[in-house]
Amino acid sequence: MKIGDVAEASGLSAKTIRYYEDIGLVRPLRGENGYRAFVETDVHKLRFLARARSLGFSIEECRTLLSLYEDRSRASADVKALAEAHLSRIDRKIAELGGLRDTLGSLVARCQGDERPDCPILDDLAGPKAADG
Amino acid sequence: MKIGDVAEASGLSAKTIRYYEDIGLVRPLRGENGYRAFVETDVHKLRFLARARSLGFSIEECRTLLSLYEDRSRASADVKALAEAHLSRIDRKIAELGGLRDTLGSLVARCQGDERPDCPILDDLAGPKAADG
DNA sequence: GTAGGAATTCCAGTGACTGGAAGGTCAAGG
DNA sequence: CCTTGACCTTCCAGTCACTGGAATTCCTAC
Repeated sequence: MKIGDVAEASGLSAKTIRYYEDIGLVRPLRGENGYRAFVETDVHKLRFLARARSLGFSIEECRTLLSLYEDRSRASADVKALAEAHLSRIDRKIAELGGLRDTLGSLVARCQGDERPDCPILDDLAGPKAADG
Repeated sequence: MKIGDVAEASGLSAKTIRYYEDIGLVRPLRGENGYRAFVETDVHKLRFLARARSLGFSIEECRTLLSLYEDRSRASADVKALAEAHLSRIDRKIAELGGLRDTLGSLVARCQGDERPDCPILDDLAGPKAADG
C-alpha cells in the first residue's frame, strides 16, 4: 500500500504519517521507486495511533502505549496507570477551563455590549482602580 | 524601573517581558546603559496583559483588547464580542474534554489494572477485532 | 581590582504537526 | 514518444507563546 491509501485507511494525513515515520513510530518498507510500502500491521499501528491521539494522549504516551500493546507480557496495570495519569490531567484541565468560564462569563454578563465605552471586562483586566478614602 | 522590578510587579518573567517588547506589545524607553527603562503605564499594560493571558486570551486577542482599552471611544460591544468568542471556545473545549473523560474513564474503569495482560484500554485503541460469523 | 548579580543580545528548542517548493514516478491518452 | 495529471519524494519554514542557555556588558559593594 502507498501512503495515500494508508492515509485514507487510517484517517491520518500523509504528512502526519511521514512525520510518524520520522520520529520512529512506524517503519514502513520502501519499494524500488523509493515509495513507502505499507503492510497491514503498519496500517493497524497507525489506526491505533490515530485513536490514541484522538483520546488526547501525547506522542510519547502513544509510543509507550504502542510498545505495551506489542508486549504480550505487559501488565494491564501499566496501561491503566498511564490512562489514569492522562485522565487526571484532563480533569485538571476541565477544572481550569471551568474556572475561566465562570470568571469570564460573569464579566461578559455584566457588560452592556452597546456603543458606549464603559466595560466591566476591560475594568477587570485593568486591575483595581485607586479610589479615594 | 528595570526589567527585574517590572517582572516582580507584573508577575511576568523578564524573558516574557522582553518577548512582549519583541512583538510590539510594550515599548519601554532605554537608558544610557542600554537597559530598558519602564514607566508606570508600561507596568500597568503588562499587568493588563498578564491578567488577559491568564484568562486564556491569545496574544493577538490581548493586543486587540489592549488597543480597545486605550481607545476611549471604543464600543463595549466590541470587547464583549471578543470575550464571547473566547467564552464559546472555552465551552467547546470543555465539552470536548468532557467527552474524552467519559470515554477514557469508562475504559479505565473496565481495566483490571493487575499483572495480567488483558486490557480493555488497549483493546479499544486496537479497534474492532474481526470475529467469526 | 574583583566578585556577584542583573542586564543585554542572539540562537535553539518545545509539540505535533502543516504548508509549500522542487523534483521523481507512474498510468492513461493522443 | 510525449504530455498531462495525480501521486510520491525530500527538505525547509512556520505555527504559539514562550523558555533555556551562551556570551557579553553593566553596576554595586567590598
